[in-house]
Amino acid sequence: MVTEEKSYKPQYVRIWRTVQMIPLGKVATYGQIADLAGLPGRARLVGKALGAVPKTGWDKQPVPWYRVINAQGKISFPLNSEYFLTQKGLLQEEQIIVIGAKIKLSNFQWQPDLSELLFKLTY
DNA sequence: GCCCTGACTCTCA
DNA sequence: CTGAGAGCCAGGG
Repeated sequence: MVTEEKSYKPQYVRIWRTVQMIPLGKVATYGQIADLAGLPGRARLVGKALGAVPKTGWDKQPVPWYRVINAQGKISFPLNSEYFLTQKGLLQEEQIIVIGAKIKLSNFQWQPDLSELLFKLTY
């Protein structure tokens, strides 16, 4: 099925796959992705993996890195930095409300469906 | 191997 | 709500 996936770090691949499951208009936290990817306690690794997504696109599917924010419900880039503004813009395009750097997790956090997870995450 | 650096998180003040 | 401190762990030098 997927051909050149092996050259990437398996942990990164798991993280990317998990991030691809975040539905449009929703966000997830780094810790949440780490847990779902089977890497509990490694939120920082998630940040690293997202920074390492091949720009050309991986697996011919986009990895919506911008849907991942920190546990405080905020964008993790310095306020008004280039990446910050890019991320904020992309989120707003999906009707996600961002005030300053903050997003209301109670409204926009992804709540994965258990049966969907079991079906897709076959490690 | 040791040391330092994070797109992190939790706890406590 | 904000900030400091400690714990965290993969990567890179």
